[in-house]
Amino acid sequence: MKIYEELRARGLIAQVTDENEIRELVNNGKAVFYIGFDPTADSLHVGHCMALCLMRRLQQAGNRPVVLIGGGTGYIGDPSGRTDMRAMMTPETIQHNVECFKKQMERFIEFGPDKAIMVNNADWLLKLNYIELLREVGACFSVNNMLRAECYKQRMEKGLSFLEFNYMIMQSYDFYHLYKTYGCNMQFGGDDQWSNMLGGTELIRKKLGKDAFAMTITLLMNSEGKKMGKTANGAVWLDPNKTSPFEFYQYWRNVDDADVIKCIRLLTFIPIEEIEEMEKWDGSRVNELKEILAFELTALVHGREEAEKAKQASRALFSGEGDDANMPTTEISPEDAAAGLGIIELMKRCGLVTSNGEARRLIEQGGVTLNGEKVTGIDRAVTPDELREGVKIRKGKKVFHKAVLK
RNA sequence: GGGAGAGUUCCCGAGUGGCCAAAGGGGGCAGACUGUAAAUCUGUUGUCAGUGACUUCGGUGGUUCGAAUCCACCCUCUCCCA
Repeated sequence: MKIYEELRARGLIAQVTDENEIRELVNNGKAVFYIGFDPTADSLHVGHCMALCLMRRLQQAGNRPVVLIGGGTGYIGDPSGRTDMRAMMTPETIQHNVECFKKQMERFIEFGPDKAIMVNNADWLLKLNYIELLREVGACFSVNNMLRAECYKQRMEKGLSFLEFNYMIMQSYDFYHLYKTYGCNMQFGGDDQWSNMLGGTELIRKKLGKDAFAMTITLLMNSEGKKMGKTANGAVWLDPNKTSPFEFYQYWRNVDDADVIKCIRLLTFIPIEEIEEMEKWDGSRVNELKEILAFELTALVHGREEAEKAKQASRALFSGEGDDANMPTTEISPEDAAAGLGIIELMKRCGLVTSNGEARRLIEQGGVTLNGEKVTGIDRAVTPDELREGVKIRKGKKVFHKAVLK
């Protein structure tokens, strides 16, 4: 099976401009494709996983990825799928974020001469001269058409600033620029980027009379139609300091039944034949599937070793009170422990609760366990001796934490 | 530039000068039931001490014994006209 067919079979492809041409390019390793990333945070999150996996797949098939950092467009903010304006960022934070991105991407794709390259559109966008730009590309855009685009329609109700309205033009200009500079003939992006991407192919056709192509990736949605990768604590990050491998593993271990196979297809590198086989598995084995999904993804992002640890920790916790080696841990200083630490204070120190009231409530509702024993009163205190051994705190069903003496 | 309206807690959204830490819904958290799933039911959801205190209703001042509520100015947003 060729790469394009594989992408189809996995359900990664949402929309394409010209299926035959794209198949031809991609299958023969002749595509130079770019994907844009907004440097709005200092880490990528699982929402980016699809794009990362896609780049990896295509690079393996001999195509050349171009990672475009939206350092310049970051000054504008994409209005697609947004109800409010983005905050603008300083050049320093953007630079910092870019460096973080690159490190994480290196797990997925290989950078280097003739390999993947990374570019920042600030390098050309910031130099643009307004009048020149208007004359050069402004003439190629029809406001009538732009207003018809779905992403702007939504904003017509709430109001859309001229600044944001120009985002599409900037993104189109990027594609045009990359086409001229690197021979980039294809753009990939989230399905919400479709109209912005078409802007680019149109511009290239009008300015250069050449064909370029666009393809959108399915958005990672759960069965309820919500974007995946968000938890109560915010996004699920790829940076192990922001989301630990264990938490990362647990996120995938806990996906809805209905979404497991879909996620395996979209995000893992398990051969498609095997996945089809899995689909036939008995419903009672759904937990096995979740384990596979969680393991594969954790291995991809954090490495096989970390994935193995997370898996062991997870198994141990949920099938008994065993292994606690990989549990998130908080160290308590001897001075603080000396007089004995109240359970409420301890939970606060461990970041399990944000206020005394919350801790009190949890305990009253019977949601807290200490070393496997239910905590029955708020006056339960932990002695220095207990801390020396390490105490395991369990909040609700799934949140585990360990506290030890420093 | 002219006119009208809006800003309430994580979100949406009620709110009579004192009975407002503020209805209702959503979301979150916990309990029961389960399979570390979904659905359902129950409890809970500003902070600190627990029958009390403190901080909150865009901002700053003011009126009042007392302000989310009234007044002034400012900020932001939406709508209509130009």
